[in-house]
Amino acid sequence: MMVTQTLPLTDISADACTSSLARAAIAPEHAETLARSLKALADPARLRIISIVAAHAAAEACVCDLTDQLTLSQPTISHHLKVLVDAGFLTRVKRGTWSYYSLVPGSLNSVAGVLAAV
Amino acid sequence: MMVTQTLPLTDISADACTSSLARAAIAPEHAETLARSLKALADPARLRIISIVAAHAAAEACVCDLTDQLTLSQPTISHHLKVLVDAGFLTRVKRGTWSYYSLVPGSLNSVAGVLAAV
DNA sequence: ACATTACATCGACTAATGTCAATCCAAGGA
DNA sequence: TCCTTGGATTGACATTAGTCGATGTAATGT
Repeated sequence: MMVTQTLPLTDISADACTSSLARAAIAPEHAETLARSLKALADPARLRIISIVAAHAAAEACVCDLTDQLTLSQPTISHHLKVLVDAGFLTRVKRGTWSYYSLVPGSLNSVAGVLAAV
Repeated sequence: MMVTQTLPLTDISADACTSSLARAAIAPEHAETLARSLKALADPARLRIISIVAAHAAAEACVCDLTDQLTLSQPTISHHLKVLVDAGFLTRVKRGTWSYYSLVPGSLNSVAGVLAAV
């Protein structure tokens, strides 16, 4: 495991229950953090990547699985993967020559949780 | 009521139940649509706007309420409001000189619904 | 040792986005 | 009628983000 996680998701899941977007005016820093997570998700290619990874058996996929299905260059896909890892939605494990990506279990839900609760 | 809604949320809420991000590989156009909605949310100022509007009594707020709390120019706030209206998260009603914004009831939940369900 | 394969990183380019000052456009009130 | 006030639009600008070709790097096979 070599996760490059600087990131917000831990914070989010921590605060998620206390403040749902609609209940009370959100704190500015909280807005900043949530926006960063949403921005990581707000791209068609990255949504498809997440979806493909999640739908894969064992919820794990290598880059080659993605280059097959997405009509994007390999560097571009690598870039999107990095964004998702940095944002805490995916983790990378390297076995042999291959890199396998998988979903971080509660990550999507914690974002969904903040959004919902209206 | 003069909503400028070109937008996606109706589609999303329609498809929301059938395809959750993690169940099966998402359709490319669906990814595009969802990304547009997420992009509208993925900004700290806009998240705060939504939060302020939602927390307001009667879930309605005029622009002046926002210029007070956000340290942004009035044109910038107007811009963000337009983005949120176009994306289907807010509606605008004009009474006299004032514009009142309010949350579109299921809009946040439908996005949250697609994200969750892992 | 060399070639190959799988992926990451770099550099450059273009397109999109957030921001503000200036302007415009109602709607009321003097 | 004119002035003022609340907001929307416009135009310009700086920053960010998505994309790719070229290159780098580590592991595997011959």
